[in-house]
Amino acid sequence: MSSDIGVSPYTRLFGRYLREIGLPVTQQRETVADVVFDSEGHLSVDDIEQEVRARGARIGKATIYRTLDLLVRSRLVEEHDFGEGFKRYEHRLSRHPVHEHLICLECGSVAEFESPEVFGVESRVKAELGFQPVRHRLDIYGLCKACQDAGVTLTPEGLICPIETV
Amino acid sequence: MSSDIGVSPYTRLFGRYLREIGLPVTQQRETVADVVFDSEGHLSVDDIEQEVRARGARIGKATIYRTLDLLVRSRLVEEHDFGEGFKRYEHRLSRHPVHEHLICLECGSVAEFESPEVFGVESRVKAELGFQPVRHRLDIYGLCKACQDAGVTLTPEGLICPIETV
DNA sequence: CTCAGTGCAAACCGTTTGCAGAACG
DNA sequence: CGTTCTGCAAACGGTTTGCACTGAG
Repeated sequence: MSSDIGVSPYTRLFGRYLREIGLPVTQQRETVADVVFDSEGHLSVDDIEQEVRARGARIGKATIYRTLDLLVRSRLVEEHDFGEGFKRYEHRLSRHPVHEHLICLECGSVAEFESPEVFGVESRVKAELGFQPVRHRLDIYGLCKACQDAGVTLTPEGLICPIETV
Repeated sequence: MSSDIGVSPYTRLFGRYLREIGLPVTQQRETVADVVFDSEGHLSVDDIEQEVRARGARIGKATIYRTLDLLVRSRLVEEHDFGEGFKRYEHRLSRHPVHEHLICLECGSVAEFESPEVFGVESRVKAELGFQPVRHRLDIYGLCKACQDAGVTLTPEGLICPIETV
């Protein structure tokens, strides 16, 4: 069926993409898309499954994975791996479609920022190294403001100055 | 036993680290370390296991994983995830201990380059956002020179201009 | 009716862990 | 000699896949 009533404009965009490539626009696909587009965060599959449930739907994990794959292929959604052992998903339709990430090593929070500098880096590697950039990822790991204010300090592990061979 | 004969200077540095934290310097640990330090590439665990075999040793995967964990903790080795479904390891004792990566979407090759610009970005997020950077990762995905010369072009998939709601 | 989508459960695969036996110090 | 490591194999956990069933047109 898919009444399209209540689905976000972004989800309609996704529906357009599906029709474009000849795939059915199903209720499950619209629900998953809605959940992703309604959130401004970086969602894990579990987050998505939970929110789907909260909305009264019951969609299998396999379908969620398959739908996320379609969303990523449509380029409406980006897949991230912050080294947690699972992926996170974020739609690209916010005010800042291309942005970088600040990941707190203490609390795991993820903040976003824009870095025009990186585009300079991209044109430099193209000019100097002949590498043709398509997309990039800049993740900065460290301590967020809140954790610093809470007095957290990171204990440096490992060799202090590894760059010297005795 | 561990004769230390033939082990690279970097491996001796690793041995020093192990003793520092009160852990035994075993033959297996030295062999794994040697393999990693002898390579300038980005090695998968399979790569390492294969090279260990090629050197006539037979070390279980579990031990390789456990040793890599120690190497990473010592900060002599860095762990990377280029989205291939497994990790890669690279020692930090080359001429350019901190560098970024260019990953070819066609052939999967990984090249390195230095980006002083990123340090400017780090101090900017610190000054403007109060985020205290510890380390970063800048990966640029695209087409390497060789693949471009071979005539490869990436077929853009998905919606051309997703940033507009119908 | 037909065909793709869905859900379940099993498979997958890189990585981790438990444990008996071997090695280090 | 006690402690830690090693190797094997089983466990783990996120993700993918096979397949019978359901639903849309």
